[in-house]
Amino acid sequence: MKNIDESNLIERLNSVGTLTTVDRVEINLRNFFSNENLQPGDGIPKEIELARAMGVSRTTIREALIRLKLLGLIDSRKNRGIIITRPDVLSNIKRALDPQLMDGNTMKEIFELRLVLEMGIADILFIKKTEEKIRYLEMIVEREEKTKNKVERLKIDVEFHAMLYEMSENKTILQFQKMLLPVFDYVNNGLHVRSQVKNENYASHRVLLNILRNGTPEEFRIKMRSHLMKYFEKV
Amino acid sequence: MKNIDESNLIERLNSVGTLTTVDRVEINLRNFFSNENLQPGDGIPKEIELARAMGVSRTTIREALIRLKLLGLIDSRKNRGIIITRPDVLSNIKRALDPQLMDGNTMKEIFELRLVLEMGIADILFIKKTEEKIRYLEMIVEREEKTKNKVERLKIDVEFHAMLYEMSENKTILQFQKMLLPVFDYVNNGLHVRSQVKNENYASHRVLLNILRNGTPEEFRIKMRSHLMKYFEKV
DNA sequence: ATTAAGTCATATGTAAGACTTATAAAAAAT
DNA sequence: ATTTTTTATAAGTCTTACATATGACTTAAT
Repeated sequence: MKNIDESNLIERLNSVGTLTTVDRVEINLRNFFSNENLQPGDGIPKEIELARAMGVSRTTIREALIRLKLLGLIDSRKNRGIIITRPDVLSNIKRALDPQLMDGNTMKEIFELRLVLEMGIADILFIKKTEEKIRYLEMIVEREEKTKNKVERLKIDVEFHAMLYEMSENKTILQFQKMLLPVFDYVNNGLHVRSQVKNENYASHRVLLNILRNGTPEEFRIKMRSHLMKYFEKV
Repeated sequence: MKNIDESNLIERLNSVGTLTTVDRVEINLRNFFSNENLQPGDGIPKEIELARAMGVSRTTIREALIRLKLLGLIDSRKNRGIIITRPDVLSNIKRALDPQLMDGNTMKEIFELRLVLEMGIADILFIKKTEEKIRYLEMIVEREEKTKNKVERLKIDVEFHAMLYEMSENKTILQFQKMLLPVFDYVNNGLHVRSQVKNENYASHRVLLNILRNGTPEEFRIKMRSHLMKYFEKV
């Protein structure tokens, strides 16, 4: 009983009690944005005006603005003022995903997430595929097959997978991939020595491309899984 | 030609040229963290010391710290100082995903991302499924079938899908789902009127559960697609 | 001796004002 | 008309001062 009361208290304190001035200002600003129905590109009052309007110091306003800026909701330039931006949802988070500061388990989970994405994306790819895009993939694969240089091959590998995300024509998904890329890269570079252990039923990019041309989403998924599994054992 | 040069310029300016003092401080701090090999829970020097050490004002240091705090890399408490925290990668981004400030296209894209995730997750589910988890899903579905209340059914719907993510036993993926949840919710609540248009080959939760019991990942994917398609037309 | 209440020092949080710098827009020069 | 120079402006940075929460320490009470 006592425990429940206590946790409730903590809950309340965390959600309301310790709400700092900046927190309130941030909420006010967000409400202001959505109430005024501001569009990307629109400007908002300058820092001093906001500070006066909300009865806080410029320091406090700035801190709230810094948060919103980091979240990609606004952008600020000297003299120009502050403008609303289309929330660049995911691209900013990239900065939090520093592989160097990440523990092994999280990295494994992110890699699993990649597997989920690249298998789940199959249907969309078969819907959105065009002759032009396939040709572009073909070029990438040909370049890969000509190259012996390991570093170069790694770069092309990244290119191939990035192109798949791009083919989805979904900017959010593409951004998401870009955000996770440093993590994949880290895995690749750090451990590409063991990748010599060639798996017999490993699917090359060429195989994936051919399926994309004449196969089915399900075939694509199966091959993609075995393709990515190669890396999976590294993590 | 001119366009390319221009975009390159912007790219460079954004990434290097207009590197502000705070940007440099932020980079320094990150390097400091990874060089010192700091573990979650460890403390770092206080603001004034950091300011003196880097030769900038406390204001500037604070701004950099605010960013890192928002990214979940550190946490600060009065008097206690600043401590390293395990980057809670995704949970912070939630704040950027305010459906009210989101344009229709982005919402559509996020919903597509959900489709990708819930189809791509199928293989993992079949690997990680246990008797206990299946029973739990069974309970959810039974509750759903008994309920007529629309609001209640929506709540249970969310529960069912959340449970799937949980079954993946991947904390990162689960966090990601929680982050996107407000967006799904917004779609559901805002437009659940039209959902009366019953699609003939719509797959219920019951169907999905049965497949999870005795079917294959591929069957699961097919049904999941038709299941989510119901909502898709809303966006 | 152990627990509760009170105080004190400390580091972050907030405020206020001055100065610096980038830049958009206006003015001057080509 | 186009380029260059000035100028006003608003964000970026600095300094100083004060407020507030909290861990650590001291004291009082059972």
